[in-house]
Amino acid sequence: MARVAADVRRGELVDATIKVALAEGLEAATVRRIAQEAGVPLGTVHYCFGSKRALLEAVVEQVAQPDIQVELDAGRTYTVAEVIRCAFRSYWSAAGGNRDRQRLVYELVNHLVRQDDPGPRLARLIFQRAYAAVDKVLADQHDRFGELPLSRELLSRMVTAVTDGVALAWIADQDDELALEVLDGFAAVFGLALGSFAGTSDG
Amino acid sequence: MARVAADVRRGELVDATIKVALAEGLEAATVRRIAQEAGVPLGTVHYCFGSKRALLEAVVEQVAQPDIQVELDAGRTYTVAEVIRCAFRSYWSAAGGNRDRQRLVYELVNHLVRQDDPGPRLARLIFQRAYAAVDKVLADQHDRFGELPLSRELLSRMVTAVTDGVALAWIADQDDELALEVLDGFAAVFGLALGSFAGTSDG
DNA sequence: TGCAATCCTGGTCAAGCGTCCAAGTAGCGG
DNA sequence: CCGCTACTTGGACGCTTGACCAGGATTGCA
Repeated sequence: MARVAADVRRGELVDATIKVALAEGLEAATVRRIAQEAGVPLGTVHYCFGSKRALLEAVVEQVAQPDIQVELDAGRTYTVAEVIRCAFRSYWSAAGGNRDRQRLVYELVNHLVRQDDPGPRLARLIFQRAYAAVDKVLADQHDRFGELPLSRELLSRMVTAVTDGVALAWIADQDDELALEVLDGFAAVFGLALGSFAGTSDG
Repeated sequence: MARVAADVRRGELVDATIKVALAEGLEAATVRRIAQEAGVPLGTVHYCFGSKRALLEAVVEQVAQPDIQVELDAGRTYTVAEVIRCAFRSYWSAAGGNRDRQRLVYELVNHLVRQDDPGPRLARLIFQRAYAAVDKVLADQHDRFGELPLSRELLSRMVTAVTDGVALAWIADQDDELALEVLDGFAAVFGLALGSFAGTSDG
């Protein structure tokens, strides 16, 4: 096999790990399975990462927290609920499948917190990234939302909890339409709650 | 060892499984570990359950979904937000630790859905039970809430998503105060959204 | 007492796991 | 071409896991 620098090979192995874990679960992502997916022998995995644990830690660093795209028509006026709904739907349907990614995240977190350092710290890092992504949307939509009744930090946690909770239910029932319906319900509730203040600031 | 009927022994083994899984995680709940916890030899576990899988399926049947207690002072008037807040706090602090149980539930669900039948069906059963518990509270508080802007079924799913999402964050950060703060935030948001309708019906 | 049913027991087995490693090989620079 | 560094490779190793099982022991009934 053609040689590649270990750094490059590491990236390939991390990608293979994510691919296997997404498709088959973290439990099934054995070193052998990952090696197979990457098309390298077992020893290569161990050459590039001293241990499986190191590989999983690298996976955490690599698993991207995608930005939440909010695509709105420029000439149209949106209510707060509509913006939130758009954000939730965009999140749910994002390319690469955010709900699948969410599931992997859950599995990683649950595994990591029971490990020694830096496991628990990495688990928290995963959540910090999620909060930051939500916070960015809140900041971007500041003009539209105006003064919020709850801190942006708290709202970021709340929104993250929503998407996490909905993704968990999806793990059990695999029902995308139902998930979107629940997210719409949250958009409506958040819209009512936040919109009542946004309306005030617009009035 | 004194003999007990297999049915009784099965109950003991299920209890031992839950105990180990709660304390150490489902991953650590090997047949040997469970046998040790129950104080029986390995073969006894296999005598009572043909396989580990059968044991886990029995665990699902046994893991209770506790009712959500809403304790309100009889002589006092509560807003919708206050009732919801009370329910969330009660849920979080319930004896036996609902957040710990929640974690076990996630582990079971995530494991079961990748198994053959009846795994996926049992995973859905777990969620159905959670929705039913929330629905019961909504029904009990019908006089206070009045007509709701969203169906009770949808609200049940939304509330379950909230508690699930908050419990997930807790797995990573183990911060009870923060979790309660987030739940309070949801109570406020739900209160504002639902209360605007409850206020109408009271007006 | 004898028998049948059922539970208990202390292993054993095969498969799979992560880890380890010695030998081989590729690529680069002198 | 040679030496060195770094990557590749095909195992082997020790341990763990769930499953399996033959024999023993207990209990209840005829």
